[in-house]
Amino acid sequence: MALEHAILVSLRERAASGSDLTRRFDASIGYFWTATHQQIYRVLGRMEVDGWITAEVVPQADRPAKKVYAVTDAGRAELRRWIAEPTTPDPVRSTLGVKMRGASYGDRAALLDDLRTQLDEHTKRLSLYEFLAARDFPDPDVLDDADLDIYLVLRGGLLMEEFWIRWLTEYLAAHTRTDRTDRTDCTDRTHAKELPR
Amino acid sequence: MALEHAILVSLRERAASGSDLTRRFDASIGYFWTATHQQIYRVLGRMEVDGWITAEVVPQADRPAKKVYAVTDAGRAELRRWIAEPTTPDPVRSTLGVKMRGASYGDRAALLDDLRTQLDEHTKRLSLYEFLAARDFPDPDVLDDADLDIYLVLRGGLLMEEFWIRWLTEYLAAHTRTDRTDRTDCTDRTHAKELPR
DNA sequence: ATTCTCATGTAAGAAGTTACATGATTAA
DNA sequence: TTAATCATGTAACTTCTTACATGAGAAT
Repeated sequence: MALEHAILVSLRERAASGSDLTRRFDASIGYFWTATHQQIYRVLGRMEVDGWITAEVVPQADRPAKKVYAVTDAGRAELRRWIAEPTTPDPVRSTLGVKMRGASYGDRAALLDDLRTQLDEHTKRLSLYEFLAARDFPDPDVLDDADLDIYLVLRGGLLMEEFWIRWLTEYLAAHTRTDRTDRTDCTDRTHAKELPR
Repeated sequence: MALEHAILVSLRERAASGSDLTRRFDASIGYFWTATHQQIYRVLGRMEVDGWITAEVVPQADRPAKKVYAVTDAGRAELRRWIAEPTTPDPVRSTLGVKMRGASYGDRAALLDDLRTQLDEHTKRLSLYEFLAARDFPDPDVLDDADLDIYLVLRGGLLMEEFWIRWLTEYLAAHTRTDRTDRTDCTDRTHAKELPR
């Protein structure tokens, strides 16, 4: 489980409350890890029990008090241990991949509409990341290591959006070429032979 | 949940047993969805109860008997319904992203070694996908819709590997340029100001 | 007074992971 | 006869998701 460790990284960058972290997971951390506030509060509780973080209640002028968490020595040691550990690949889960592959067994036109919507979202998100990169990292060559890492992970988010745009564009193009619009659809292959794939 | 639907797609392509499906999820379906045999058997049981699939016991010459599953009309209807449904984005979970961002708080040299191993894996996997594409789809323009979809999802796996190779290469290059090897490391930013990121 | 947002949670259930179990057939 | 492999599962546990809950202050 890496949510604990994503939180440790974020808290080492700067101490934060549960709702601060929730906002970060909706923004920059969200390029590579998503989590809801429910998950975050539960894990924060467990991490405090385990002694990886400590809480300090901070009253605020015009708002309810916050519990601001900071990483303990034990938490730092755990983060260090985890980063050095060999990484096993994350499981792949692409709903759109499943739908693309199964399109013959459903309403292809509806799927293509959906894919166009997704393409639009990814295009907007790419623009946002490009804007953020230009605004916050105008000169990547002069960054110290910690800021360079933040920049390079933003670059990862950006490259990921480019991947989606490429894939969706290629799929849409292949299925909207006029010379193939009336090929047979919805073929039943239940008893077909296994192909060497 | 999309595992049910990934199984429906696979069974519509060709009827299969639990272990057949396990092999498919280790191979082509694995480009975009992973599942273990334990998950698959449990979900198959549920799908049979729900009437989406039916099982037929098939004795084999030199092996224990198989239970071969096929999709029912109800299963086809469900798959059709699900494909037309608007897709919500899959949650993003990149362990390597977390580690890259947190590298300053651990052993960067160990992480870079890990990343080189990952890069190697992705490079091999890209080669495999390129081989499969060339062998099984020498002429993509003449495919019918169902085969075109299989090809385009393989293309997606291929583009995904290219994404990983780009990201990892960029990260490794940025952190192995000799003119920045002795910048400060392991900066404590616990009390730093929030940046507009 | 009531509504709204903020900050913090709880509870129930679905899904996924890890470890172990069973019967059959085949190979040594 | 013992070990190995194949096909099919169970059980226990962890994690994630979805829906709901509470109290404090702010706005109307």
